[in-house]
Amino acid sequence: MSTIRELAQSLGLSITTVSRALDDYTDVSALTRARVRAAAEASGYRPNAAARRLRRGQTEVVTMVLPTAHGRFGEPLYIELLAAMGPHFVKAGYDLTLLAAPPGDEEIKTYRRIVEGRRADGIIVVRARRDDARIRYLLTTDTPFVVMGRSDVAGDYSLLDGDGMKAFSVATERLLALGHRHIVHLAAPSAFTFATLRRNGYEAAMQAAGLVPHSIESAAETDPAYAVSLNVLAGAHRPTALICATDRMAYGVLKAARELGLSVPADLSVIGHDNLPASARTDPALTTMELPPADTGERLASLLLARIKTPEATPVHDIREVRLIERGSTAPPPTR
Amino acid sequence: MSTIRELAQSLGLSITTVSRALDDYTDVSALTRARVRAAAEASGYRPNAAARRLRRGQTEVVTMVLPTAHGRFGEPLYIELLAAMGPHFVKAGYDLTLLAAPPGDEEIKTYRRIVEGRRADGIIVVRARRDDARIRYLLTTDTPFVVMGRSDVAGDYSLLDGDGMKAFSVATERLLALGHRHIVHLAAPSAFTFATLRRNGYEAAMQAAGLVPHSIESAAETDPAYAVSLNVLAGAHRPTALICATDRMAYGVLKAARELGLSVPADLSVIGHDNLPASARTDPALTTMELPPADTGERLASLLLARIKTPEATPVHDIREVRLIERGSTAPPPTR
DNA sequence: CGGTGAATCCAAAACGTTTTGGATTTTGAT
DNA sequence: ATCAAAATCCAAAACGTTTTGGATTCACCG
Repeated sequence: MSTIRELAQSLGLSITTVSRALDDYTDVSALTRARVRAAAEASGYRPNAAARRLRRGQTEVVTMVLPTAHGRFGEPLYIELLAAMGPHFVKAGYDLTLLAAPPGDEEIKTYRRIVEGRRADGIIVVRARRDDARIRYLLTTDTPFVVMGRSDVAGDYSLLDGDGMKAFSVATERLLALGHRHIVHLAAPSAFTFATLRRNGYEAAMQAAGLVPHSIESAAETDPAYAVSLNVLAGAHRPTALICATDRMAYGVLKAARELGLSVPADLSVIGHDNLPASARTDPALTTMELPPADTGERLASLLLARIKTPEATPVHDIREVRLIERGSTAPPPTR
Repeated sequence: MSTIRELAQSLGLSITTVSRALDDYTDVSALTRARVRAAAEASGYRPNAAARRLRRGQTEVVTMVLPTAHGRFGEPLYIELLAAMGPHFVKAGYDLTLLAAPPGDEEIKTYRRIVEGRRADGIIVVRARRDDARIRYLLTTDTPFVVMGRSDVAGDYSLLDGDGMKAFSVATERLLALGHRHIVHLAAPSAFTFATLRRNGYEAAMQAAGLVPHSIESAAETDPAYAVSLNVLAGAHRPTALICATDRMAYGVLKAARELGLSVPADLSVIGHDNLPASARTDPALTTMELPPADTGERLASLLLARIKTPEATPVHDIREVRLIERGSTAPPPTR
């Protein structure tokens, strides 16, 4: 009993009526609606997805393309996001398809395949870049999409991002409240939008406290941050706290401190950002910040669904509050 | 120029010929094939996915359902797997859709929705359970699927799993080679298939060395393992090495050792399994084992594609070698 | 009793492909 | 020049649904 035709036949009804009964049209009597419902349930009938998609002209699919940079796949954040978004899309009748593509030509081809093959009603773009070819391309099409992160590309689209600026202000203020005065910021390359925002947040808080900010740029990975912080910590005028643009950079700092015989947090406080799973396991556990994935996923889903439903509505920019998670790597500065 | 009809019209050809030209039938002359190709390329034509799926009677979709137990989503392994499988499915013309469901009724409903709505040509079942309702259900349908992990459910299906038994034998032998004699195994609950296999591997290696194995069962999480290992390590006859069924359990051991003032690896060697991202960041970095995700993903994809293509072929059970990753938590035992 | 409106139902078209089963033309051999 | 085979092409059917535009029946009112 797998097609609507068979179901209709077994009930002595027309295909039309069965279809409309299942779709709650006022067109069909309560009695027949009930009969159809029961029969459908009993026989396990479900409309063939391909047929309904063809007829309706929509795919009931949304897609997210994972950027898989240099073999390094898994920002674990993404799977949390996926898991969080999943139920919301299912409830709205959408399937979530997942593609992976390395940044570059291949990536744009992937987006073209989705758009031109009408393979999705909406797209989720993650880890926005300052000059983002994906966003530029999507703006030339009429495919609804939402962006996670901030980009310099202008245009009408919805986006969601953490308020990195405020988060780094708050974290800096927290260090100030603990008594720190000599706080250095380990910044990510300014090619990333988030890097500039976080840096601004830190510097604003320092200036507000009448202190002169000191930011040092490094690649946003463990090893470069390790090398840079080795210098900073071995120097004459050693800071009592280091606030890092990302957790991975903080790992580098932790390593450098250990190597120099500095105790964290007694001699040096360290803060990161992202709350990677590993950050709960470092020694000491890392104080960090995060955009709560469950909320974020839900919000991302609802932003996209809104874009799909009413494309003419003005897009929203949702800058969300970032949570500070205080763990073992922060404490008052050493008394000299 | 978005439908094949328009494309055909613009070329003065029939729909049939255009379709066949694009599909490399020998039916159409090299010249027209080239013309069609060029025109399709120029106009960015792609066949409407829904229409071709309807006509072909296949969805060109495979699905993986993430088990999201108690709010805890992200075994990071899954995103690595997804990223690794992605390109292989795309190359074969399949989209990968992702669903998330908590184990239980909801989970089976999700599977029914996929199967009855003909939403996928194949399904990937991950984290097999001993008595696995998903596998039992799928066996009653004719939907191709592959399983990751081992189950007690009998039947004809392909599966892929790490050779946990051999891995734990090898790891135990490694500890023996380092000079350890008093090695204890922290086992996961025997309700998990993998737990029994790993335990058997450990015990076999011990017996082969003429030693009496000592396994202690604990829930497969950090806190329970912490509590149990606190006892073991504080006891009179302290082992010199602890080999844990999972990394998370090993974290508990590390915590207990730190608390008792034991130095790892000088006083105690610790081994885990899974190679979670956090395991590279613990202090010391954890010696562990893993099923390489890139290979695994590729293999999983090809197993499923084989099932889809030739369902009548006998399914394969692929038990893959697990890699031992030696890091800082293992060393020779203390000399007394 | 005729007519009107509401309540139910349904036949047929349409969505955009792929595939079946020829039809037509060209080629090559005799 | 003729015929068979090969090379090209194409009209129409089919996939399973939703939707359009009525058709039919029934109750009710004047």
